Amino acid sequence: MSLLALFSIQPGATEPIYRQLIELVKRRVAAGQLRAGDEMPSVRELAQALAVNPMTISKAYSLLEAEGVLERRRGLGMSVAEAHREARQVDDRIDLLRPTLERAAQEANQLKVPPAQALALFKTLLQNTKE
Amino acid sequence: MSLLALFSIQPGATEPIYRQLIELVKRRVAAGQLRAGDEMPSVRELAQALAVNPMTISKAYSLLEAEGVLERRRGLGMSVAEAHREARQVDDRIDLLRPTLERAAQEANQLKVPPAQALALFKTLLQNTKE
Amino acid sequence: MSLLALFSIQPGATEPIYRQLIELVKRRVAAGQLRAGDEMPSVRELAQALAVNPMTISKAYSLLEAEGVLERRRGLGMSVAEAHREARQVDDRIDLLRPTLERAAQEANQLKVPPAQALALFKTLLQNTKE
Amino acid sequence: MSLLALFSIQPGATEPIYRQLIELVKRRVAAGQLRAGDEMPSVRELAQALAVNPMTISKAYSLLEAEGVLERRRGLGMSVAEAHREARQVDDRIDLLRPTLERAAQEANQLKVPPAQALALFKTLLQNTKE
DNA sequence: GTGGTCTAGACCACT
DNA sequence: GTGGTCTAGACCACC
Repeated sequence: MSLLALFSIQPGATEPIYRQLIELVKRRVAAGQLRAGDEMPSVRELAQALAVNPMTISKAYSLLEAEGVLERRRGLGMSVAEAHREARQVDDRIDLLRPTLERAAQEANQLKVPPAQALALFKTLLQNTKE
Repeated sequence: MSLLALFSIQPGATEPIYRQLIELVKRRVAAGQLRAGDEMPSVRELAQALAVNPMTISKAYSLLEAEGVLERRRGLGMSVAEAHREARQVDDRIDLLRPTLERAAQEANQLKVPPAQALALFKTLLQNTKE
Repeated sequence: MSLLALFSIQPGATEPIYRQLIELVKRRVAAGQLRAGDEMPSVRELAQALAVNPMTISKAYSLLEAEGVLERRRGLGMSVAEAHREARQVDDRIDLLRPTLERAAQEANQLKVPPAQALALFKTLLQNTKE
Repeated sequence: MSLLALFSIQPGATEPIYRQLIELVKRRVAAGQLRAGDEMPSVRELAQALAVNPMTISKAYSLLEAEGVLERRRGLGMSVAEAHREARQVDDRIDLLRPTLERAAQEANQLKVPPAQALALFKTLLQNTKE
């Protein structure tokens, strides 16, 4: 299975493409699907695969580099940073999940959806949602 | 408790203020805290309460009118549209909650957070999150 | 048939109510359904019949007076002005119709609707449209 | 002939500029002068051509996007929506013409202008009115 | 009093 | 380069 299969974006979403990509890479690293030292696809290659402007990929890579998630190896492209803890503990991964769940909890309360029903829906979605 | 207490925004969030307000009004209507015929706070009043420019409120109101959530009564102000009279059933409210939960489910799966732990966190957040 | 039956407005239209009323009165006068000396309904009466604010009626009456269409008779209410030619000639009435038809012609041309079809539709509407 | 020539407004009209522009764009799309995928002039370019504030153009574009007539391509500009690909049939274009003709028919009847004369005037105007 | 429109200008986000 | 957001303020239209 190609490395490229790890990356996908939703072109129509309101969230900017470069930001979708940043968050996705962080999750792939946190989940261990991208490991320290792994080479990232080249900007040109990923841009073609996702059908977006290469500058958009480049922007995401640069910001990931600034955050210490990726490393730039001169002449060789980008790779997952060695400095990053290799396999994150589950608690760290949960921290990445928390913001979205906090938002969901607030919306559920505002909508006066009973917690039991919100939990039931979430349980179903967890089983049926593709990666 | 004043009507104004139903509306609050997060000035620093990335989501634009007018859009935060639109989504919040929809949830207040869906939850029955705003009912058909209820008068909305005036543009100027709400602008002052939220400490934003009146045009920002006006933009939100206009878009809510275009969506059929609010009605403009010329010279009098905005009110909740009669077309939304039907008290929303819980299933309709759940539909409004679904998109955020779908996103949370996808993120949880990508992060390989075990469903049981994701559910446990969501349960805790539902209890502790203020409206 | 009551005099009030000559007046009706569309509360939901984008055109302001007072302006709808002004144009309607002018057409009623031009068509001879309101004649010089005829008494107009009182502000209060017409406001109740149309379910609008009395100030809206008052504004329309004042503007019609300023244009010389109506006359204010102290203590007696408003009446159709004597100065106005009693039964307008058809050419005068056509002049009142012209602006709307000019707009329709421009729209038809921009939409590239063949003149024959535009005329056919207009012919049908002339037969089926109630006063 | 420049794309800009398709757009013109009447600065003095009572109808707001942004609304004039919205209706005009819809007619240009319906008539096939703007086709799916066509790029719209940039906000700044059109604002300068029409001598209005860029925000006025932006407002029109946003509302046209909300109606599904235009699509926003992030960072690139606005284009005519693909969803409107189907070349409009003449019947669809006639539907856009109908409201103005209905109003004209009602006014003609209220003015007691004989249908033959109203039709004759409309016929003349159709020939002499510029796009 | 109400909301609507438009302007001028700053700043941001995206590609 | 593109459009989006927000502000400050003027002026208008409606009821």
